[in-house]
Amino acid sequence: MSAVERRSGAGIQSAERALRILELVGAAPTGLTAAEIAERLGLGQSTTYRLLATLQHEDYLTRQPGEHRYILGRSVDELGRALQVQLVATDPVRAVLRALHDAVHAPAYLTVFRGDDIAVAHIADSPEHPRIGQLHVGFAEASHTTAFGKLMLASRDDAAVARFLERRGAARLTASSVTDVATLREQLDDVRAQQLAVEVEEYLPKLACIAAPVRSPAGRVVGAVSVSVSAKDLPSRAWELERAVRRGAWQVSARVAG
Amino acid sequence: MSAVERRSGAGIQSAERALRILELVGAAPTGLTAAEIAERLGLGQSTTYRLLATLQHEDYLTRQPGEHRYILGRSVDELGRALQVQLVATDPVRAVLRALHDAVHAPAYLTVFRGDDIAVAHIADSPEHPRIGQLHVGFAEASHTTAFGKLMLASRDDAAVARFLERRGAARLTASSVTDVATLREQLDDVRAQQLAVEVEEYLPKLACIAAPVRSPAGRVVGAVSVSVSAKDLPSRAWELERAVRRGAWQVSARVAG
DNA sequence: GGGGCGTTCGCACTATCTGCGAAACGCCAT
DNA sequence: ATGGCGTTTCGCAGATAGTGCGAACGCCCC
Repeated sequence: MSAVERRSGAGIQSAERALRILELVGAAPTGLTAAEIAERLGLGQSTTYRLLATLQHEDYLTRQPGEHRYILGRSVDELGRALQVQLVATDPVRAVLRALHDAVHAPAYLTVFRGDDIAVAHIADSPEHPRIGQLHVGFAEASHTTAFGKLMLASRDDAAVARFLERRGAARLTASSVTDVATLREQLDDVRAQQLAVEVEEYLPKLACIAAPVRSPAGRVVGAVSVSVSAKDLPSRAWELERAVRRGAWQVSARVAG
Repeated sequence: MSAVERRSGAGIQSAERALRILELVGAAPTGLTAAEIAERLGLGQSTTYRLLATLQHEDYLTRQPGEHRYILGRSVDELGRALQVQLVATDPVRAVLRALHDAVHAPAYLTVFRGDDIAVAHIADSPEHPRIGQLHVGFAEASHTTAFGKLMLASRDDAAVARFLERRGAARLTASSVTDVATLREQLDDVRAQQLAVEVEEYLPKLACIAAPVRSPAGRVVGAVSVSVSAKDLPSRAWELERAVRRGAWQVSARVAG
């Protein structure tokens, strides 16, 4: 009996399947038909149609009139926006970022831990000094290549860092990206020493970034304040930028009390 | 028997419950504890914990270390972004919007049908002429108050419009918003006559918007091209803007072959 | 050392979900 | 009209997967 290994381990099967359908449909630029979904998930058609009906009923999936393929629906958008709302910073904190942006004439970022991940909570930029293209409010990617990512990783111990890299990988984004774990560890150690992280062209060519820690009253690193500038400007402005992000991070720390 | 009315009708119960949990957590700015979720959904704790474990395992939910409340996780962000990707327009279409923006010095929008809903697929704006604040790429809201919404609703018959309003409501956003169904019907009829929709301060105070239809080769209205300007500029620029959006819509129509 | 949560575990029950097959539907081309 | 093909719905019987309850466990705070 039960020669077949018990499934994944945790979950409510139907819930997992529903989520998997959403992911599948999301990954298909033009959506998928019921048959395609059934096949890729190895489900019977009856089951598939019932799941699809549920997801459609709840507005997580829709179809174009006349079309047979399912696409992501309104509820997905609403959930995504709800996440953004959960991330927004308070007014005083936003004001700090704004002031930092004005002071150094560069886009300023606030990042925070969210679960075991790192998320961008706020960006203060302007038409003259726009945010880095790929960067958005939401979960951060490639944290091993960003200044705020390094800074926040440095606040966790080696085991936690290892787990993080295992989950998220360490992709090479540019020629300078550090993908070697040993090298990254050394960098993190230096970050711990300086309480500051600097990154040059590791995330995007021609860009550099500098980050300082936001701390809870208890002293735990709970986030980072960072700014990005063009890589060629960094050498001449390093000292000034360091002062500015340290000050910004300190001010944010003072305003996140509870 | 079965004195209790059969549940909602369609769905896979567990899938529905999982989605409901996500919505609940999304609606709570600081997340919810397991107990709160169990109570609000009327579920046993065992069931609740199992569902939560599943959602957490799939990264739809997370918790801050040490915290007991669940918050939305990374997968939600990824799904939301997948939706945006599904919406992006092709290069030639984006170029049309860009040209329209440059020609009239105002933000230009492309909206499309998505299922039974209306979605904003692309926005061409600039620092000098920024998009309307509330408007984002994703599903549109309050389509009874926007020019593109009116235009696209006008392409559907009375029954479809009625269904739409029943689902989405007809909220009053400003003093000028049309919330009366009869009045809206008249407006839509005029839109059908003109093949053009205009809206003044119905969606946001001090703003006006003008929209023209994008058609499939078969002639069906599949979307809208629109621009927004300050309400006080509209009278003097109406003629020019009408020409521009009609031209833009026509050009988009020619580039969406299919 | 004693509450008060929050979380996990075990178990027995059955409602819920599943798969299969067949039938209804809609569409297209012949 | 007619026949075929792909899609979608329906019914049914079986049993898996999901459920609730109760209790045990672990933890923090009082």
